Order: sequence, then structure tokens, then C-alpha cells
Amino acid sequence: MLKLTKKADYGLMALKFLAEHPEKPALSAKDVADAYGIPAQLLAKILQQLTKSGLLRSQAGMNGGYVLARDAREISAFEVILAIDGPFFITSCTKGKTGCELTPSCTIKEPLARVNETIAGVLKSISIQDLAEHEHPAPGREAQALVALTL
Amino acid sequence: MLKLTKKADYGLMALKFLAEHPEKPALSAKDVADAYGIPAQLLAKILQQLTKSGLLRSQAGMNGGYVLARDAREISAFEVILAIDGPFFITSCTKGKTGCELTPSCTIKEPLARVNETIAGVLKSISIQDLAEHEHPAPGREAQALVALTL
DNA sequence: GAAATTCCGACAGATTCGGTCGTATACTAA
DNA sequence: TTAGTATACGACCGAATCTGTCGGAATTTC
Repeated sequence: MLKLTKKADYGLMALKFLAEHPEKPALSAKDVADAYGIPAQLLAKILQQLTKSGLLRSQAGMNGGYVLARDAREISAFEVILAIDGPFFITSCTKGKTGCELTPSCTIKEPLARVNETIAGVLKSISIQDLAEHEHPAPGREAQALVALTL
Repeated sequence: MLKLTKKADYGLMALKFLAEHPEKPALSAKDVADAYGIPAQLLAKILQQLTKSGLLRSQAGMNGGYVLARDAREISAFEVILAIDGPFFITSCTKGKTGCELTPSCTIKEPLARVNETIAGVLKSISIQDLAEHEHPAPGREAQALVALTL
């Protein structure tokens, strides 16, 4: 399947939304949820995870909410996905360095691990800022990433 | 999560195994399943899917089994995964060209669609042959793919 | 103190995944 | 022509995961 969970999607959307509203001191989970039609309580939990992972700073109480912990340029999509969905591996059998548990089975693992790194590299090269900018038709200034995959 | 299903893993392993035994006229699902300790009936269904998708040719009856429909060099990991897991998209909201159903919500979709294409490109650049070769420590002759991602 | 808000765990419904079973069909060889 | 081997296919089930909800506790502001 190779797809993001909705949670990760929501998380990326939320961070993007925060990046687009730097003037606000903080936005509550409800603010963001309403803006996108996301279930508020679910988004709340997601934002809490992002906070625990250090991508957001939170403030309880009235007029509280969340702010990006760093500049939007310094937060990668990779970090967001990692914080929400946990470490991901393309193969179902990447148990540390010990290799696959199935006999010598998963000889496939090695080449695919490279693929995994490549994908991670791509995601690391995308910042929240990139997502936010793309809203406006975006002028010529575009990012370009070149990723090498060696088999 | 962004990971392959076990089925896709099994499928890749099986194709790799077939590629490694070109001398055999055909290998049965059981042969492959036994070689890797994969549930035979499950693998059988996977191989059937791959056959329907045109990646394998099957032969019923004694000494029957499966053979690669094309040269191992001409079958990409992408095709295998596609045949088994169906079309995959990194975002949960890629409904054809009409975009996301959630309001203007998924503005995130566009940049991630590029990521999706990049990943697809990487997977397309890997052939079953590449997987099979890597078994042997592999001499200097290695493939290298360069993938560009433009935001 | 009241309201807004983050924080946190538990839980339920839906979906997907991994795997099994049973049966029908096709081919080969004796 | 018959027995054995193999693919083909659909139904089903248990387990895991995902999505979302509920309830309550802690924190801050007014």
C-alpha cells in the first residue's frame, strides 16, 4: 500500500496551517480542526504527539494552543511522519541489524532497505514551508531535490 | 507507516526465486513456499494475481507451476507491488483528478503527489534481476538510479 | 472560581491483513 | 481413462491496525 495514515496527513495539514499563520501567537487544536473539517479530538491527540516529539510548542489555558517549535523551513515532512506513525520500514522484516527472522528468506531485504533510505531522503528534503508555499500558485522559486539510489 | 504488505514481500521474494532458477521449466507455488517458509496457499493466491497481471505464466498439471512472463530485467518492483497491493498513493486522498473530497482541505496533496511519483520512479527503476543479483555479494557492476523531485 | 485549553488513557467500530478451507478446473503421465 | 499434481477462485475468519469518541485530569487566563 505504501500510504500515509490519515493521522500523518492531518498532522502535515496542521503544521502547514500553522506555518501559514505566523501572525497568531497560537492556534488551538479546535481552530485547525475547524479549518479543515478534521475531527477535533483526534487532531488534538496528534498535535500532542507532535509536541512530545518537539516539533510544536504548546500552551494550555485560554488563548493557548500550538506554535511551531522551529522555523517551518527547519521541519521536514519526514520528522512529522516519524513522530506520528513511528519508524517505518518498507519491508515488513527489518528487525534491527540481525536481519529477517525467516530463515535466510528475506534476501530481498537488502536492496529494499536502500529504497527505504531513498524515500526517507525524499521526505527529509521536504519542509513544512514547502507545503505552505505551494498554496499560492508559487512563483519560479521552487525546490529541487536529487536523490541517488545505488543498488 | 509506508510499508509493503507481506503479500508484496512474498511476491517479490517469489519472483526473485524464479529469476534465480532459470534452468527449471516451472516452479510450483509449493516449491517456492517451501523454500522460504511462506504459507503455501497464501503464496498460491499471490502468484495467481501476478499471473493475471501478466507478470507470470502458469501451467497447471504435473510438473506445472510458474515461470516469469518476461526477462527478470524487464519486471520492476513497482509492477509487482502494483499487481498485488493495487494502486497506491501516499496521500489518503487522491481521488482521481477531482482532488480531495474534504473542502479545499488537502492542499497538501499536490506536493505529496510529487513525492508519490518519485517513489514510484524509484521502484520502477528496480528490477527483479536487481534483487536476484544482490544475492551473490555482487561485483562492481551495480545499478544506480538518480531521481529528481521538483516541488 | 469559571472558562478555555492542553494532556492522557481507555475503548469501540470499521477496515485491512494474513491466512485457511473447500472446491472446481486444467494438465500430464501411466 | 484414470489417478495424481497443480493452478484458479471464492468464502470465510481471526488478528491487527486505524479512525474516531468519551471521560476525566491538569494548566493557564480572565
